[in-house]
Amino acid sequence: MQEKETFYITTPIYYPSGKFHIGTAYTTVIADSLKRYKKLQGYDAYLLTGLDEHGQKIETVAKEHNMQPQNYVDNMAVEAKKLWEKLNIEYDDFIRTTEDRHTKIAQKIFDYFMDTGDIYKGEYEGLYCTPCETFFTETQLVNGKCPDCGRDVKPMKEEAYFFNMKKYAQKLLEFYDTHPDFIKPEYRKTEMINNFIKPGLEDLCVSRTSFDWGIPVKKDPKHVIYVWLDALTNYLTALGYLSEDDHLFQKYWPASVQIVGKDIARFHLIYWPIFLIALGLEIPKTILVHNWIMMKDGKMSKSKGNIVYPELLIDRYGLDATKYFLLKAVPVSQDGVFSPEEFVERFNIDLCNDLGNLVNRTIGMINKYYNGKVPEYNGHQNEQDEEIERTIKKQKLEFEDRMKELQFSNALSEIWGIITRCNKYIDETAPWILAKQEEKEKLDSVMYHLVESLRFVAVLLQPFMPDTAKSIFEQLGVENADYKTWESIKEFYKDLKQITVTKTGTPLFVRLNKEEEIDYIKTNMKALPK
RNA sequence: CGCGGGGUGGAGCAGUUGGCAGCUCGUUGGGCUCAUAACCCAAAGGUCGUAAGUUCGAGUCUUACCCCCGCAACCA
Repeated sequence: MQEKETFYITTPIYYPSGKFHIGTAYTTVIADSLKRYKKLQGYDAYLLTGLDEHGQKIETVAKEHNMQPQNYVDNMAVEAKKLWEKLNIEYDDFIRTTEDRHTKIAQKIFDYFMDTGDIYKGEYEGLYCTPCETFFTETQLVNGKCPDCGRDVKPMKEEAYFFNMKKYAQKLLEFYDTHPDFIKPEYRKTEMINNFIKPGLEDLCVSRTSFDWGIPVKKDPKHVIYVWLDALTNYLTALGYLSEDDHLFQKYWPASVQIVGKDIARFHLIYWPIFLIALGLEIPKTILVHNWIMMKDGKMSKSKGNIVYPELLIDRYGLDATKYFLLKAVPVSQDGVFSPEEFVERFNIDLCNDLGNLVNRTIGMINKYYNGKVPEYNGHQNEQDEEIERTIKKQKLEFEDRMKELQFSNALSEIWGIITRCNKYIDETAPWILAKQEEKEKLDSVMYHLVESLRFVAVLLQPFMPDTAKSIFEQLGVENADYKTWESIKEFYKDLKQITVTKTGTPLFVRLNKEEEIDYIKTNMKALPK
């Protein structure tokens, strides 16, 4: 069998210090959509997600719950998996940084860097809050006091290991220069260079002695490995890098697309490639930095009570509608805004009126005029037939371009370009008149073109809204798996003559009462789960 | 102070290499009846943040300035 080209996608490993909100879901949804898309195109796509389970904050939160850190993160891992199941995320592996397969290798990597001299011992200086046992930077302080307890902080030093970033700054810049696709969107690169690299890269602190919840440094166990060297290496350890069985690593590395939020851009765009250079490994092809879902009144935050949890939307409006909104409303390179008004509007207009209604009216007509049997293709009967075919070909190409740029929102718009065109096509050709005047050939053509167009739509929709796509196929009577493939939309004309549509169309989405639903979402956003 | 992003008809946004200013929603008027009070057409509405410059021609390039958002180093 021919080896498929591989495509390794990662999400960040999320930090489980609280309930996962819609932003986390967003990242994972775009990762999942990308995976399904590449799979549809015939790639061997592999999706990794997981949790970053170490650090002081986890230690603290666990204590608040009267739990051991390990028990706490065990619970959170169950929660995360539940949520991904609910979102129907097709992940291939779920890594937790407390797993042996990770800790052992992270230690090995740390040791290796000690041997090569990239890691050296120094002193970490910071502002320390004794009761909280935490270091802060000046910018983290609130009015010069500890942001957690509000008490005074004092400058303190502790022994720590550092990674020699300076040494690699030049190599990193060269890499940026020679790999224009590494950072998307491009302005993030400029940001990194101007803000961090040009002023002089500082060495990164990679160990701590002030808390215990972490991976011990093997050669110096009073230290635990601090954050990024622990967290970033998950992308390697999950594939079995440096373990007895590294066949996945051999197969999938380097990653094709790593998806991260803008909050952790710096770590993935600077430290991560430097670690890889230092390890002598290949650097991922692309790191996609997406922006945030904002609320009308700014960032989501617990104190504002404006956090939206994905369950709220999924339970009431369905998975596909929720995913549609996420993919559509946040344009990746800019912050998107969530508002109940917009959610309901998109639902009613895009999903019910444009798409759902189109499927419904098409099926209605095939039943009415043909007893459900899709007529055979009989060439172009008029200008509109040619026009609609041109549109579909064009939209599909645009769609591919948008996907290449990882612009999910725009990619969906291209699919909707077909849907809109179909609605217009019906009005232009007025099948009810053709039926009355018994212009059978023309009517045959219109119905054929509609069904075939909808088949295109369903194929393209599969990576993003699999359930909806499935329902469209079912209602159209498309059963043959060959009619659902990427291959099958290379050409417009599939022979549809054996196909019978369903007797009565089932609405894909039922229109919402705008006021009621806006109210519902608002109310339930405030009623925060603990 | 610095850096990045944004400033386009009522709202939300597209505008790649400079060439009559577009899309979605909303508003107004009309059409249609296959369909989920859905769909289609038309109209109104913009001095494209401000000022100057380059050009035959700039939303698109240059310069200065104004406003909003973010970043500013170890915070997942």
